[in-house]
Amino acid sequence: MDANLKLKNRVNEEFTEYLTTHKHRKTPERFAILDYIYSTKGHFDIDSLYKSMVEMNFRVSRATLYNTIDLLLDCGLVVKHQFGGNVSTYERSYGNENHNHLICTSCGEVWEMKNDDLLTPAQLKKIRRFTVNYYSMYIYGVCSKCAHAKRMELRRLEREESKEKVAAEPKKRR
Amino acid sequence: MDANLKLKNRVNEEFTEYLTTHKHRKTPERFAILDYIYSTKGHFDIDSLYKSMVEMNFRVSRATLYNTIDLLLDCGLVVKHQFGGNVSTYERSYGNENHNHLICTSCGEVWEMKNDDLLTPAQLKKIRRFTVNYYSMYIYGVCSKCAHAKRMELRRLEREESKEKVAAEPKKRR
DNA sequence: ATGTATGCAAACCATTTGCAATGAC
DNA sequence: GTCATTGCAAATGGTTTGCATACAT
Repeated sequence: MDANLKLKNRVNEEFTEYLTTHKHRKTPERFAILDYIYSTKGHFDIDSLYKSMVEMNFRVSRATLYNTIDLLLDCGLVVKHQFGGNVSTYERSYGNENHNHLICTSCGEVWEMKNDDLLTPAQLKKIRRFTVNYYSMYIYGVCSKCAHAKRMELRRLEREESKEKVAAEPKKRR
Repeated sequence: MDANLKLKNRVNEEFTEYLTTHKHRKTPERFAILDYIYSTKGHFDIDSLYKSMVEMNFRVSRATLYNTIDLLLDCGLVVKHQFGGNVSTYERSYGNENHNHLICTSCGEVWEMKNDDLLTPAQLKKIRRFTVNYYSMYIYGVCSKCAHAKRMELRRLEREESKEKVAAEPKKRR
């Protein structure tokens, strides 16, 4: 993964610069966390990040993870999502195209869908009093699996109802 | 507000139908909550809804609010947002156009921005294995107020740095 | 009459906070 | 040496859960 190494170097530099200008210390923890985040694509939450780092024998506390993530959010190297449920999920954002999220409101699953040209640069510039870092489209709906489960449930309810009717008015039926 | 009354009737009917087909009971609490939600536009969270209902002398428990909101989410009369922070915010969705959210990652404030034609119906149909109920664009960035605050902070840091340099190398300056 | 829905209080759990110890500067 | 940062453990607070009571069916 030569490309990924290059990417890591870039974000490392960016983070270093950010820490310097903001007078924050360059601790090994901070760079290790950045490295872990940019070792995977896709979404992660604090708990999974914590566990995977511990598993790889890097000791960090959750508190430090939260602190560092805050810095990474502030300098735009990570974005935060809250799709539902109570867990925040995060995603590295450097070198990631904007994309859409399909969120099933029934099971909470999230899918990604590429779509480069939702907003043109011209449209983004038109937004006044606001500096855009990142955008993504959240599309709420029901996935095919849950839709199927719901149909089954509805059918079950209907079946029960007709049974009740039969039981309630048996005389009419003869 | 004649139009609003009409809207309320519509959503009332929809909710009634939903409750009936799903064999849920039509309790006064549920309809009162729906009514409160459709009495205001814009975002709300459970706590503010709770307080406003109590203030208007309608006693509900938070538990019931959460339960009812779940039903309303399920039947698509309400959508849930999590912009950051730990509070879920909700929004009535019937008769609401899809719109964009500008989210300041610094102060957490959210603005709305109308944009009717982000996705065409044709584009939405192209999404396979997924039934779209609602979508909205989340645009993350920094609002002008926070941007200003950040600039000030950076300037302060720079000032301090130059002071330190002067203090550290006074001989060079003479 | 039956069992779902409510209200209350306790439990839960992701996130935040306080503080002593560490280590970047 | 100084003070920001870390790690731990306790606190916080939005949300969920358990259970006795109320009430829609």
